[in-house]
Amino acid sequence: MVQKSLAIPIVSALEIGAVECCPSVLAAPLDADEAAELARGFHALGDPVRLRVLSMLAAAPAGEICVCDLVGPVGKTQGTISHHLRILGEAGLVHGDRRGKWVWYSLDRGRLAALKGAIEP
Amino acid sequence: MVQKSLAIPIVSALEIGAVECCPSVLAAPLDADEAAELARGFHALGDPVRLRVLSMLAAAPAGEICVCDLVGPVGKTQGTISHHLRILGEAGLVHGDRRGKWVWYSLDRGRLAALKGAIEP
DNA sequence: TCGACCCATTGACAGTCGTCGATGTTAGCT
DNA sequence: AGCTAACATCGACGACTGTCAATGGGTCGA
Repeated sequence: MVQKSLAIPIVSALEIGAVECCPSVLAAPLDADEAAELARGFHALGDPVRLRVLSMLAAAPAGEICVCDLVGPVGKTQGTISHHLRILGEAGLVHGDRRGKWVWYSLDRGRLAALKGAIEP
Repeated sequence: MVQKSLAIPIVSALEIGAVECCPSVLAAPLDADEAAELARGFHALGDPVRLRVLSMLAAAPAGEICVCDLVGPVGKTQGTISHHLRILGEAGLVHGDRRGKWVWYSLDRGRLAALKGAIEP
């Protein structure tokens, strides 16, 4: 039994070309920084309200929705929706664009794809 | 008796009869139940310690690691590691198998693929 | 200018989370 | 039996989270 000799490979997949692009959970053991970066993204996905917001953004005809159109269907206060949109924005998953009185939010599919890439072989 | 298999069978997502197998964030607006189910999974991924544990399980030569081999590299207490493994287990992402004094944990790649499928087009 | 609307922010609250040290439980060894 | 190693669980602590009501800040039309 070699329970004390678990050798973690020092060579990381990041050393070849794709530096800092997409650390993967399945490629090699993550260091603390890579894990923290990915955890920020998945943490933003770990709330049902935020997932519903993302799904509504993805299904929106024009690809964007203003806050006032999210409050009713989601069933939360306008302040709460705004709070979740801020968390999604800080995680890079959505982007808000002010046009007149409204702020139109759209989904960042590239950021979502990066998170997807972190948990695929 | 558990055999050490390198190739994990890929479960087809198109199984006949599977009702609402994998709700997708990008397909249509999620209802509250679907969102809560997915949020449980992503919440388990939203912690750096758990991500590091998953990455070490994925990179383990035999596909499994006992708890004592996680404590050192991750840098947390044995109780804390055990706590995170329980959360990962409840999310269906890992599975523990007791053999003698040790409990060997392995990654459930099918569950991980289901979460991946929820955030891909 | 004024008021109505959209959105962000604040303050407060209960609940959850991550962490540790300590203790409990199980299995193998002498 | 007693002892030790591996793992789970408990209790406690500070920190963070989700939520609401209330307020503040822009923007537009009348």
